[in-house]
Amino acid sequence: MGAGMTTIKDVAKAAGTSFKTVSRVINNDDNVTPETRKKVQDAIKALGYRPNTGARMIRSKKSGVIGLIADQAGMSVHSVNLIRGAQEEAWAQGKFLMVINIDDNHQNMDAAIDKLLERRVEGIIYAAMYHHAVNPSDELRAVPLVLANCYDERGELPCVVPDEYAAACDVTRHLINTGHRRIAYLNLNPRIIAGRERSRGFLDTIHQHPAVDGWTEKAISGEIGQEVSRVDEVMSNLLNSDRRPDAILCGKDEIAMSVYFSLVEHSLQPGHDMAVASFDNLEIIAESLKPGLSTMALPHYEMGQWAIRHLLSENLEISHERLSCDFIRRASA
Amino acid sequence: MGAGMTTIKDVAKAAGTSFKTVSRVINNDDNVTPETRKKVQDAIKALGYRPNTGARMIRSKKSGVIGLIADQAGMSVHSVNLIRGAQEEAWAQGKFLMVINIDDNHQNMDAAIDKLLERRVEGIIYAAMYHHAVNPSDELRAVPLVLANCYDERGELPCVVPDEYAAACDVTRHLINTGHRRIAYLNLNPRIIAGRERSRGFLDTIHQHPAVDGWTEKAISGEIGQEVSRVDEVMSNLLNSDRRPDAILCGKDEIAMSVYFSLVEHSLQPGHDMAVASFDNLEIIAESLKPGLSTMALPHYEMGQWAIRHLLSENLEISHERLSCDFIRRASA
DNA sequence: TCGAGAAATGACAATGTTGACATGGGTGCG
DNA sequence: CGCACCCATGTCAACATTGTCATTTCTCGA
Repeated sequence: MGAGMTTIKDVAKAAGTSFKTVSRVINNDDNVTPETRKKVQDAIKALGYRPNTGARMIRSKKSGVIGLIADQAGMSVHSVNLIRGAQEEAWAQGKFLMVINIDDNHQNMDAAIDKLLERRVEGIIYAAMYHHAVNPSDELRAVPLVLANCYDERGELPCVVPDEYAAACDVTRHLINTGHRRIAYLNLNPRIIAGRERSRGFLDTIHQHPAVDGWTEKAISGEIGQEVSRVDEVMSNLLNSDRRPDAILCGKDEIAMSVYFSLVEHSLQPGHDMAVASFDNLEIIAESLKPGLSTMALPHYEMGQWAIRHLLSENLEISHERLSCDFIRRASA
Repeated sequence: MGAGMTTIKDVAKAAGTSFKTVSRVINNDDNVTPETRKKVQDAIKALGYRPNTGARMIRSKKSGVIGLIADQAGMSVHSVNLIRGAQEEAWAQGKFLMVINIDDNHQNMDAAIDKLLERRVEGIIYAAMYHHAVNPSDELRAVPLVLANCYDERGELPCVVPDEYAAACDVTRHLINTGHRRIAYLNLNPRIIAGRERSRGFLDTIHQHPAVDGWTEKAISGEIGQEVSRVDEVMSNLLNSDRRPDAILCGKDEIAMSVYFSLVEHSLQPGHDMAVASFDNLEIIAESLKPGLSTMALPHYEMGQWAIRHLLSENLEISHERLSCDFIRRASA
């Protein structure tokens, strides 16, 4: 390697052709005799030749690489699937995904963008850990840019986000359709979009069903990043009141887990004595709980996939795509 | 972009120097007058020039890229930190990490290796999701290779793994030192290394303390990938027997979560009426449980870091590194 | 058998950069 | 004053490949 890496010319010599013919073979050009092709392929295999991507890049002006900038805990449990979706879709389209993680304070952001642009990425996906508004630096716009799990305030960039509102409507409807008439929603911090949209969808759906009583409870207090759970307190109030609900919808799976504990402490069996449903489908929680937690899966994988597709479709329309969420029904509701 | 990407020559023209001088500036070569340097840097900024990595690669024969192959759920919640550790260390050393995920049946493995080698990666890290033996294909050995969270059966490759045995000794010792005398260990599937090593460390430590009674319970049944939890049954037996333990050590955090539920069902308070400790430190579980779960954190981040360092140190010794685990003490033990 | 047209192959320039080496102008020292 | 030397800068080849266009070889119909 290094010094003695075999080149297209070595292969040509071994195969007894011009190096241009070798180039044709590795690029699947039609105009090559089957015998010539065979000879060349044999030589390639014998010498262990691999095309040099760097040289290819210069001539063809295509890097075959797409950059993905994952903000903060982009590698968190919440959004690994976004990266996976992007990676698999890119791979399927013959592209390579380069992932860069940005730390909390975004101090390596500019350096990251520089590195990606130096490598002549054909597009960039900016993926956020949780659904929120962002304001991407102008540097980023040097190549096609798609936002995933976030959107820009000015509405100038294509983006793909989960349809939180519809998800909340769906899960609420499910609780109603399975016979529940008193539903408490344990909301997230309303400062985050998911908090606002989920409670809006919940309440709108409740209001469409006059026979159903539904209300929201503040289950999280404190600032983002400094949040404190109020679930135990809320649950204890709910269970001891004369307005005891028959179903509890949780803003996220961690809340559902606390709810399970509260129920068990009160000798109630989740899913039997009280329906529990939730959002996020963190499998490690949803599948470990007994009974399994029925929860709305966020379309992380699909967002990654969509972002790549949009980028490669060269569709320059600025679309603001909302992807629907899947309800994963287990036994809790 | 594409057609009109500015090159080193454009910069040279704008700065009124030869393009070689521009090359010197972007490579931080000493022999450039401050004024010349300034002129060039201004031109670079004005034109938005970025060096073309492809061209650099050809001449310098260095790609600046390290490949990381993450097996299966390498992107799982368990080992994202390994990737993060590798990424940050690579970044700190001026290298770029390219991550490829291999699917369950490894069918895209060869293609993945090809892609990495075509890009002339300077080394490859093979990272496994869970600690086990692997048998890397010879293709991989074309460049320096380091195994992370796994080891090769033949012992021919450098690797870095968690010191499961020492971790088990440490946590057991902690339980003993905090006054517990009857300790049950709820073991993992003994087919996996963590299962064997953790129970070995537990039992060895117990045997060093004649005053302490300790034993293992089979908490998981079934094959890898098809595992069934026996925790409820085991716990119910333990809590109803006259040999009730005063501390429970769990093979992993998911087991600890089930243990919490069993305790609460029996009106016992985890951490108060019964100590609970565990392995893995899945924060989403360990921090959501009340009280917080005391658990041994696996050195995923450090393994990623070590792998990069070893690769870049050009230390060709085949070391088999065991990294120690950190005990994260919360309130459960 | 010949010629036309298509198919296969080759020669050579071009890509954007760095390495090796050359040049020119200033500085220090005898 | 002249010579040697160093530093700044420049010239040109080399890198591994693809694009363009030219050349050779083959095929088929008259």
